[in-house]
Amino acid sequence: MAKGRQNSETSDFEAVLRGAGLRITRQRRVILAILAEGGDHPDALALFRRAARQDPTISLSTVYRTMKVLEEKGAIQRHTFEGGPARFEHVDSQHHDHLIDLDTGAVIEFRSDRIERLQEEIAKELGYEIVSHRLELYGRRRKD
Amino acid sequence: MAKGRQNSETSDFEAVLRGAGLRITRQRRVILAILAEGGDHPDALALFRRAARQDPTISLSTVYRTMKVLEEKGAIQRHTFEGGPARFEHVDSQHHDHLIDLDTGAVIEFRSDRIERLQEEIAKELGYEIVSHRLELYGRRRKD
DNA sequence: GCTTTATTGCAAATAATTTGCATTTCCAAA
DNA sequence: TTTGGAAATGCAAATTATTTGCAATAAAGC
Repeated sequence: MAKGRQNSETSDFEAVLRGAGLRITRQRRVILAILAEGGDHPDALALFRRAARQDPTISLSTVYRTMKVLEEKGAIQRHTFEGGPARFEHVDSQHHDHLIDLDTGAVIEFRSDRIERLQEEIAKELGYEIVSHRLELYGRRRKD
Repeated sequence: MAKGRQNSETSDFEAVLRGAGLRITRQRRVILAILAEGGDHPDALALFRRAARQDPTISLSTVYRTMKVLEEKGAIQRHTFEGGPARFEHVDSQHHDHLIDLDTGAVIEFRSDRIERLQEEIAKELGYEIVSHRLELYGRRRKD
């Protein structure tokens, strides 16, 4: 594990932007702060609504544009779970996969080195090099 | 490899439809025949174009509607790979996952019982019951 | 402070998919 | 084998998620 803290500061994001020669605007700061809190995986609209509470001038386009930039810079990840809009997540911890609660929509993170390794093996056998991958489990709480 | 037949007949589909009290129309027959050939994972538009060659009266809506019905009946699977429209696949063989060639868009099927088992374990640990899941590897051919 | 250029908001455009409705067609029963 | 009623179709318009053009605004280095 390379990172000791569970949720990094907005300044991490700012560093990313600065490093890419991009500007740190008022609206970006607001959006980034929300993402930096972490904890959940909001979609663009949710992000927009939360941001609007802090800065009513913000627009949905800006949210989308900011997500695109941050994704390109590798600072966030975009997930498109089944049958829904894209949802975004701050990338600070190590890679993980997701279990989506079908009843609540909640996203639970997990990680399995064994699965990671198996994936590599499989790709290799097929003559491929993995660029990215996604593993999503959709399920419901077992009430037994 | 655990697959016995490589492509089932259209009549399998017809059985599904009949069994559900649904009608077998000219356009459905055409669409189903295309899917039954198997071999690839066409999206709605591709399906529509191929179908239109055999029956020019067919409409894109009908393709979408047919996909929805068949999906509900469990006769096909809908995949939404990263950044693209949904693609459909005839369900005749056993479950498998997908490796998407990022350069060609080709879809390679694979399956790993070990991964399947690990997924179950993980869900159980988290207190969940898996309803469905998806595992997709995105990669490029290794040219070493 | 001033200037340059990235960024913004807004509205309009796109892409994928769904839906309302009038019309056609399937198919089971007569 | 005709027929009646429900299911399915085609078309166009509606939705949903996201992107884009453009004129106005605002960061940031000087």
